[in-house]
Amino acid sequence: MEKLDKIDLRILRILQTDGRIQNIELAEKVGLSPSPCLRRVKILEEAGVIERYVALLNAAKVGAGLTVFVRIWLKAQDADTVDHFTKEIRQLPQVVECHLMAGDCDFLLRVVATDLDAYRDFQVHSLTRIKGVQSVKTEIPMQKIKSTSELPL
Amino acid sequence: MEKLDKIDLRILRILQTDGRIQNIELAEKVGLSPSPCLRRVKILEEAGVIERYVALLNAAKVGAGLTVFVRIWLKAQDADTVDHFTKEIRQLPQVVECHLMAGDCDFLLRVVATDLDAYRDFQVHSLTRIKGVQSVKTEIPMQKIKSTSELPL
DNA sequence: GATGAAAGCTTGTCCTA
DNA sequence: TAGGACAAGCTTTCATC
Repeated sequence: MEKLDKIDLRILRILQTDGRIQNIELAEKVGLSPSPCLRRVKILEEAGVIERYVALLNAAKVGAGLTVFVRIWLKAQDADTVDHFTKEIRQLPQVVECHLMAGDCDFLLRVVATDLDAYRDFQVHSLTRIKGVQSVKTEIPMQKIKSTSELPL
Repeated sequence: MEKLDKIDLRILRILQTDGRIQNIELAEKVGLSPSPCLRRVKILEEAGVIERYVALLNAAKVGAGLTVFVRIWLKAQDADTVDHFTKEIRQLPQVVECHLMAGDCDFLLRVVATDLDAYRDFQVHSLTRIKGVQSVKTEIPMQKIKSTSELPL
């Protein structure tokens, strides 16, 4: 993929806010006719600039209203321990984000749950049962100030 | 909105992985004909269970390849200080997530940038210039293990 | 990048269980 | 109360300019 020009960026900005916009309307907004507009979208998709289209749900309304950040320290940092941990984490649907960190802790997770009870259950029965986990520190947000899937362009 | 039944959940699961699936195909997958399927989707949208449809971009390919977590402590925690800070944060497109925290720090942010240089620039020129910011601690992920917009259903 | 045409989808109405 | 059938009107999408 060569460089993104102004029209590509405009297309991406719009698709980031409305992934279901009709091509005909998108074309109008970026100042093209439908064919070349669709051609550009397809190119952006094939180049992997657009990774996927998804519906975003209201977390509270589907029983995932609580977000928790979890810091995790492993007993060791060798490849086996880390690989095993990451493999297990990827299987857990409550873990929506997981990063291997430089510095203080080993991993930083974002976990969703219905409420604190459900989270405690998850921590006791799933998270801390993974082999190699030494300690876990939970951090709880009181208010979500901002959360977006839109990347700056 | 009454309770979500099995078919609703199936619809939501599918739309979370493919927000652009055609109604006709969605209907087939959930075992309905197109009309009642579309009717359910519309109800889910109107009830706010489905909040929006978006395109997810490849962060690296649009110059947002670096994710950074930032902990922030304010000089005070009164309403004015906090409100001013949150208002400013919402304006910054590099901040894709911001939570008011219980406990240690005041805010936890997720920030995207092109590279460390760009992030330093952001921290020096935007973040720490916001009135009321006392200190900032940056945490850098070395590897993204998992990141999804799919909520467990 | 635009035009035009064929194929297929969306979506509303009405009917049925 | 919910699903199914059908049809009109659009969109998508591709070949051609």
